[in-house]
Amino acid sequence: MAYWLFKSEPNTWGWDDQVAKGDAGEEWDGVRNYQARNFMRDMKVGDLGFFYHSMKEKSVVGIVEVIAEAHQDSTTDDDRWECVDIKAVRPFKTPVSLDQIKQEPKLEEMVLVNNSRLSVQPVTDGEWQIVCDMGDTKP
DNA sequence: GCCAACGTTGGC
DNA sequence: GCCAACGTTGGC
Repeated sequence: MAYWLFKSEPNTWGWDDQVAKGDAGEEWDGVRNYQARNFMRDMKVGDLGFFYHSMKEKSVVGIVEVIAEAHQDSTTDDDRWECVDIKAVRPFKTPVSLDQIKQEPKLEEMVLVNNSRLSVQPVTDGEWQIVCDMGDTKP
């Protein structure tokens, strides 16, 4: 079981949009970056991920679950691009901001801190626990 | 709104 | 295959 982080600009696709899809979930399409795609290929059904709002909010706002493994991205015919399907599991009681993450020494290795532009990232077990704690949310 | 960082593209 | 140019992203 692995942990991930999905980043989105709330104006384009936000947590509320994800929640609105319910258990049916939605494909995480539109990724046009090889690193991000490769991480999605590694995902298994049941893996969990953080849902992060970029730009103005810059906060982890909820937890999502992978419900389908990588498949062709339906928004393009280019077979280089694949994506997984995810569904919203539960929101964070308290969103965890990028500032808070940067202030926590144990999280200084997070990809979010070091490579902020990568839109799909791996999260370690330790990081998962810490961020869930900070958000007052069970892992 | 600006700008730095990064990834991708395309000419050579 | 290299590298300059360009476009996009996202923090500030």
